[in-house]
Amino acid sequence: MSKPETRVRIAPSPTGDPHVGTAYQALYNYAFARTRGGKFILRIEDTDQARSSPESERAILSSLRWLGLEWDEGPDIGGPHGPYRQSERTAIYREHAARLLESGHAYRCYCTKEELEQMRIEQREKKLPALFDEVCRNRSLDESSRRAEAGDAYVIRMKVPRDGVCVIKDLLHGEIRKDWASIDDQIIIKSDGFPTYHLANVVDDHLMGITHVIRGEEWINSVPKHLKLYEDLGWEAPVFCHLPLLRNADKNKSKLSKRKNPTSIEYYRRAGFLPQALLNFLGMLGWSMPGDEEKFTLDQMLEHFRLEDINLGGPVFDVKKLRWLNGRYIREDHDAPALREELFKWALGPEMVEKIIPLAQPRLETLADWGFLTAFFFADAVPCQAEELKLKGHDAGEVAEVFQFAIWQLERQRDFRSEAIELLFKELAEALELKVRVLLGPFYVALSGKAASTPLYQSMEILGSDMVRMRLRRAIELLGGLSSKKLKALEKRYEDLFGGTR
RNA sequence: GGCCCCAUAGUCUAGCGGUCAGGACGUCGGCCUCUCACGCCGAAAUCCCGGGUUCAAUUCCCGGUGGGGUCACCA
Repeated sequence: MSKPETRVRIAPSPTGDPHVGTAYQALYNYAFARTRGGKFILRIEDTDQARSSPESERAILSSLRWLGLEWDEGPDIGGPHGPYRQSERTAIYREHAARLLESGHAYRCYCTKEELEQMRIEQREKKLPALFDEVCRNRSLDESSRRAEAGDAYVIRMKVPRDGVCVIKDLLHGEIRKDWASIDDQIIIKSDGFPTYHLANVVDDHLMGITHVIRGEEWINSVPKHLKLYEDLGWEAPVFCHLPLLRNADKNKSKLSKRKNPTSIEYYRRAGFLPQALLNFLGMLGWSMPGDEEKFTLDQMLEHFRLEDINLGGPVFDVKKLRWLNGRYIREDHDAPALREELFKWALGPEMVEKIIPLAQPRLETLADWGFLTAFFFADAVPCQAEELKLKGHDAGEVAEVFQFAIWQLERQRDFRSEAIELLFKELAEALELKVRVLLGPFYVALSGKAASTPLYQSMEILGSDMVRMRLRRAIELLGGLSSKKLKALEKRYEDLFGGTR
């Protein structure tokens, strides 16, 4: 009997910028599949209706493709196990949830958020580990169905064993034991009818024939739930393998986060990093090429890659070393024509220059003025004096807060055309009770390094969302940064001013 | 805080019972040179701590400490 084909997947959630952590997981999944002659599948986990967006999905696909990680099946190219977008598979999940309901492995829960909150507080006081609602859990299916028909809102929860130990087998970690009592009756279908990650993930992995689940360590604690779901559905579970999480370069090496490090692949692209270099760099975090050479191509990596060789310590994403590696690619792998081509692809091409010309022209007295006027479009960090980041009547800390508001606004701004940005700043000015022209002052400095520059909104459009936010974040740091305490208060104020969740 | 995972220089790593603990980034010094960068040479810097096991532990086991993750109608 031949072994079944190896099938792995990367399953990003399109809720924001394409994250380097996603690329990291993708690389190792890809390498594992390729070294075993298997398939690498891309699946979009967009079951969070509120946060998912098509723009984010597009950005993720384009970023992964830019890196050279081609998938064999995915939402854009299809495949034999489609659709590959979870929002298009809701009927499948509902059907499986119904099966679990009927077999008694799941139940409808009619508790409100407030009731659960109250229950949680009491349980914490009593030092009970997990959250269970006995009433809902023990209600008969008949009665629960009657209430559902009467129109009562509910979610569906899985029934998790109350005692015993769950043994997780992990390819890298070996056996991990976890008490069932520490695991709660996870919601598998939300009140909007959409599944949560846990259900959708298990159903899809099974239906798509996934043999190995290679993903971030953050998932280890929920493996028991997944194992139970496989069992209840009568399926064989795939092999699990949890990889370390990328870390910030801060004191504690916390999980890589955009507050402390650029995390968007788009940022690295815009900042002039080459895809080969970024991929190579990710490949040397956690894994190392035999021998002394640290520069290697994807193909070279494939020749030596073994999943078992991955180092379990969470690696710090050290941009300094990435810069060094990138420099080697520029110097060693490009002759002048090739480098010219890279530069054109990056920002010196006609497309970019044509966008800048109308902004620059009114401000040019000589052609040579072009250089200093437009330099900031072709840069990563911009030289910027803290003293220049001034806002009339506000101190440095307050300017930093304004920048932070703008970052949050821009984060949820999917349409990054200048008109949309203009609207956004008008809103911001109004909320802060400032004149727009006054508000904009420090933004010119943060983004271009100078108080006088090309028009802000259009310049921002050209710089792109990721670069703009990065420069604003740098400006905040320059102003002394925002403490997490301050940030928390700020967040609250932001919600009061602009409403909604970020 | 409960539970889970992890632990070689500041950082990424090699090592898989006996090594002067190897390489790379970064740092410092020197050479090259019209400057800088590149390149080259060199230096400082590491096995978290404490118990075992063993003739011998960085390596195996246990405990501690430290760090991370997770405890959502987010993934």
